[in-house]
Amino acid sequence: MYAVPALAYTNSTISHSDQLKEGNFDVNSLELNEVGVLRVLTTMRDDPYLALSFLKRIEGNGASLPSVSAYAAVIRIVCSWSLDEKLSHLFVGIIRKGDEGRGFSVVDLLNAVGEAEEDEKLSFLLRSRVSSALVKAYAEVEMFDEAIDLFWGIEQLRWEADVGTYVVVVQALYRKGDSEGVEKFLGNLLSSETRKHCGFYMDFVEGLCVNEMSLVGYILLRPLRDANMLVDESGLATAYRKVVKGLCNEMKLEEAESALHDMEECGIDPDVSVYSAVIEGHRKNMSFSKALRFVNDKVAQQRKGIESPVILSSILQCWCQMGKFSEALDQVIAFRNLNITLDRFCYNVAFDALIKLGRVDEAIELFREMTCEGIDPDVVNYTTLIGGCCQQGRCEQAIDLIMEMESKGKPPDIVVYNVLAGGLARNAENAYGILKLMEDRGVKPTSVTHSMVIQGLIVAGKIEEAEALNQSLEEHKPGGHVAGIVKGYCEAGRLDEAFERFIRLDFPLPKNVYFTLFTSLCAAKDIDKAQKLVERMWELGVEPVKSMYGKLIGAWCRVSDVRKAIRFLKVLKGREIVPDLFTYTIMIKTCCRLNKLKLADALFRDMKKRGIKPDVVTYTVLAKNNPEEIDTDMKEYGVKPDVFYYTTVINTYYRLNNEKRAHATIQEMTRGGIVPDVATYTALINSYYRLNNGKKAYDLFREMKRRRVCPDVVTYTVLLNHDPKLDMKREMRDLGIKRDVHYYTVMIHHKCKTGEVEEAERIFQEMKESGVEPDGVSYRAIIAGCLRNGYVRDAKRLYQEMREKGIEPPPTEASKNVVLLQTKSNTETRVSRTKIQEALY
DNA sequence: CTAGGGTTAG
Repeated sequence: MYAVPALAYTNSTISHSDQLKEGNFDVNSLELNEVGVLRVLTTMRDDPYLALSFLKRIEGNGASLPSVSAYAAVIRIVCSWSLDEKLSHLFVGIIRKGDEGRGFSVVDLLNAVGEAEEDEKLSFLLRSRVSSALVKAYAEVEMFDEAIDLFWGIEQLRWEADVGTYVVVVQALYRKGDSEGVEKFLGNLLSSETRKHCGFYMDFVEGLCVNEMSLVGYILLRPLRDANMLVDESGLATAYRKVVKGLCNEMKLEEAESALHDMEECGIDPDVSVYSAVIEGHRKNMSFSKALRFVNDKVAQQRKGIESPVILSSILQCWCQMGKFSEALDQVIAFRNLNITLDRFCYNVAFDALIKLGRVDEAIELFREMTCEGIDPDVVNYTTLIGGCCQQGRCEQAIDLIMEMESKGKPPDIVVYNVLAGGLARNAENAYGILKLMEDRGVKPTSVTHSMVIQGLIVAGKIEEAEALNQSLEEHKPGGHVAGIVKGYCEAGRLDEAFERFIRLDFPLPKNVYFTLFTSLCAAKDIDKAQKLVERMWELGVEPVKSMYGKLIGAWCRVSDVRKAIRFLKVLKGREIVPDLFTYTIMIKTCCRLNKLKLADALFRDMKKRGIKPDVVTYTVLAKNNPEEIDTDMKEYGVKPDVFYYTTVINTYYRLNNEKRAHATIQEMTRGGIVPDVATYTALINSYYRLNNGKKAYDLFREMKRRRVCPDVVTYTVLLNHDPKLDMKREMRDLGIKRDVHYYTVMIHHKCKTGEVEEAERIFQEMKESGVEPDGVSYRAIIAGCLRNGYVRDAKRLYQEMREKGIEPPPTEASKNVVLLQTKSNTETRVSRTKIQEALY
């Protein structure tokens, strides 16, 4: 017997609810048995919401559960109204109860639903729809096996599932990592017996793409195309575009480019949005050169659409993000010369580039030109310029521009005002005038405005003023704008003060403040404080951004303090925080670098134990020690080697004088279709030189050029090191290859060896003048050269210079033995060994 | 919030 309490029925407009309220059935006082329930449900045939609500009431009652027939009745009602989502939702509830909780099995329920319909056609539809909903429900509660099994059952019974169900099932297989299952599924979908119509496949591909399975979509495209199942060109084109864009969204850029290539081969023109997706994908990945190379390739192929302003602004952004502002501007000029129309987005990037180069006037000039070309500047264009003027200390121009906005009937918005107010403050100009102006114009300053002004004041060094403003605001909002103060100190490079201000606080700040301070501390190598910051965040109950843990450990590793890194790792363990792949890899790399091989191995085992799968990068780091063992392990783990990995392994074998294995590895790499790149060739060239086979080395150098592998500065360093007679100067200049510290050091070393110390010193000077910072090794080279040849005074001067810069030469075997001291003394002054020792160390 | 890998100099 059911005792049904009042129906809380609110959101229906259907007449049954009124009937109910008016007392045709007074459920309050009615005690219903199963037959009663079914009878009531029968009357609710036209009101699925009411039926659902009624069922819920019975479920909630708890005295006795609804019967299988009651569920079946409700399901039939909901189904007949095509409320597929409601149906799935209902099933989710049913599944979650479990067999015991509900007193019948799901199969019982399905049978009960199906049996009630006598009409064969209707029964078929009903069963199809219900099973589809159930599959989706299983997938939603992550009971993938059940979802998949049921689906195959449906297929066997020839019931028809909708597209959504197909998508859900692939997703289930995909998430289980069952690639065979996916394959079988797709095969089945394409087989002639179960072939679907074109619209189905289109919807299916789209469903895959929006559910982050574009790769599956891609795999499906070829057979669909070959079997001509997407009817016409336009269907295929649409499907291809969706797949490429989907792959870009999922950051699978290689696959996206490959799919793009396929579609072009089929003679389908990708549209601008497709190109744009690829380029933006690369840009988001910070692969700027890939983005630009892609554009160049397409331009070379004379692809249409690539000159659209949307693409152009991406290109410009790439240059700017690489810090190459002049190149961005060159690009703008090139576009304009080609009469390519730019839009206000492109211009905006150009303004930004000019400003970053300090060329504010030209930015404003370009802005005028843009206006003359009929492009109406928007508020973002103005914001860029106004912010830029402030950034370069040109406050009057910033104010002029905001006035111009007003006079042109483009009222500045809160963002522009904020940028201006903050900008004025950081230039020690009066920002309060702007706050007043804002009030007058009816734009109310917000806490962002105040924070920006406070931050600006701190940057300008007006600490007291900033504190006073903060105080006055604190009355309204406790804690006020310390965020601005801390960020201001960070920006001003006054990290100690930033840290002091932060550590006193007993309330949390917005996360971006922590992040700014944390990043600044790490960059300044004040890692102890960075760690304290993380610990303070924990104390305040603020969850640090996940990447902060890895960054902190990375920072410890960079200064070679493995002990502190390990200690922090233990703290993380105590908090049950599992370090990620990056963190483990950087730790292992550092241990290998410091020759703590046991520790490296322990970390490697620990990561595997804790469920972090090593990838090819991890194996590359480890391969430097025992390539043989690592290679086996890697292959057992199913990790595929790449060029980086092979280069390391080959080089390691050569270093260990194991030519046989080195050659075997080269062969394996070639067989695997992995093409050697500059680094691989350079390593090989170096190895041959070391084996005293200069001819083979040089042959390889020519081979790499023939194969269009462009040598880089490292390659030339190797050549110079082993064969100083070769004059590669011109070749390097033609290729635009700049010398770096390594290259200069080799030059210096060579000159020292031949006794041309003055020439060596000149080169050292030239290096500094060309903006290449000498490091410990280069200082040691020049100092040793001076000493060996008797230029003691120069040696001392250089030594002092090095120490003043806080540079220390890294330890080497040679430094331990102080080989230099054994060389003969000088002609200029007689110096004792101790003095030389003093001078050097 | 852009964190991890290969080749070179002592």
